[in-house]
Amino acid sequence: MSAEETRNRLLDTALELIWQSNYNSVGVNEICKQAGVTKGGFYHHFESKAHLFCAASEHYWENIKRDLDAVLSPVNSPLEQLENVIGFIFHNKFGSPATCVRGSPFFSAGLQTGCDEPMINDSLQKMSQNCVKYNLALVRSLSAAGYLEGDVDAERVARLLSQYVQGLAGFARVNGCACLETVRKDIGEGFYRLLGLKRQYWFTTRATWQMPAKA
Amino acid sequence: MSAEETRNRLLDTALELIWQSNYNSVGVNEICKQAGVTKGGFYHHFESKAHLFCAASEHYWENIKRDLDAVLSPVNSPLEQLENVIGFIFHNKFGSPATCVRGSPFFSAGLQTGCDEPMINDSLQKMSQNCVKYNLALVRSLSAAGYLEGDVDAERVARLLSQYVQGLAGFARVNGCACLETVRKDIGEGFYRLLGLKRQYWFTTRATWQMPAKA
DNA sequence: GATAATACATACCGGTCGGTATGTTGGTCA
DNA sequence: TGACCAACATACCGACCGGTATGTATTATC
Repeated sequence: MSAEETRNRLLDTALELIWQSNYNSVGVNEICKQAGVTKGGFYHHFESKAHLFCAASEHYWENIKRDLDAVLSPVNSPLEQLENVIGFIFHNKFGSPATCVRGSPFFSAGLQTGCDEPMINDSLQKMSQNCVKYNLALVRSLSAAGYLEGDVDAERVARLLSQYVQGLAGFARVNGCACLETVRKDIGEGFYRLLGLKRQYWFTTRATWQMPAKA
Repeated sequence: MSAEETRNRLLDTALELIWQSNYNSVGVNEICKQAGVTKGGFYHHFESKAHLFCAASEHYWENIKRDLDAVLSPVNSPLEQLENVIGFIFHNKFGSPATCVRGSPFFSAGLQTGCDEPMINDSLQKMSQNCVKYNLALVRSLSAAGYLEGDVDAERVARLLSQYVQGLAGFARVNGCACLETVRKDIGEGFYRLLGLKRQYWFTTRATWQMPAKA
């Protein structure tokens, strides 16, 4: 196993475990065991658990970013972009019902760490701002095409969307897998309402986002 | 100090500390120290840390409940109810900027505990359902009075509001005190949009919720 | 083929955590 | 007034956690 591969396995494993549980209760030992790496290997690649988390976040964001760029590509109409984003958010990489909302690890970690670890907080804040930025692009795209009601403070609406998605992650987790189908439908209506999408465009495109094949 | 008082001090202290930080990183020792109670006292009143948290949640909810009942009292018009709820949610009991959203301890704990502690999860799920129930009352009240656009699936909208509030808590915490004023305004617009409140009623009442005097 | 740096592996450490065992005290009631 | 019990206080435990010290293969460099 190459050094690069070892590092990536640690990143992926950490994210998966934290996704399924949470930052605090996932220990370094557990990450190592699951990744098939020893503690020496771990601390060879990462200064600390916090450093690993930050690296994993950025690693994960790079993936998300690529997909979002594809979703928001100008080849898609604004309505398709919207539907794809909704589908994308719901997409559940790890198959765990309690974590159906993409980005859940960031959102949960934000509430977990509190004010304890400034390093992680900074990292999460950056992620949060990144999410808002992409939402902003979506809002502007829809607004410019005249799909939205009334005046639109695009920055605010983008923030509202981010806040809503964060809440979804928590809600879905607390309420367990029983609410999965419900939440799936909630996302759509939540987005439509927060955006102020004109009623005639609700549920019109039915695009369903597909995870692009990995390189 | 009476037994009842000791118990209440533990409940209040636990909630405050967890509110400011989070469930995992607040230890029993810290709670005891802050409350001026020894560990013996703690385990005399509570079986475990998890039991304390659940009791504290219920204790806290009883307070919230009283206030919400007042806010949603029929003596207030539906629009006043709405504005009061918005003000109520933002109200910051402990003065910590990162936790301006009332209910934050529940929301954060929900993401913290993951699937580890079923007991806490159950408690949080109940809280979540309670919140939805109160939102439902608000939605119905507004809907019946004709303030909302289009068809209203009241249950869904109530859920959307709960999800949004949960997200706000996380967003505010991650983004720190710098975003406090912004978030304050976001709440209002988020509620208006999720409810589908008719535009002519936006920002009309300007009611500001006041914490009722304690008995 | 010698040297050195990389990439781990193993064993271990100090500290903290939730929880417990046991001692003490003040009020209650017979 | 003495038995009794709730309501604590103190001391302590084993488990676990993040992190480190040190040893050992493997690979690159000259």
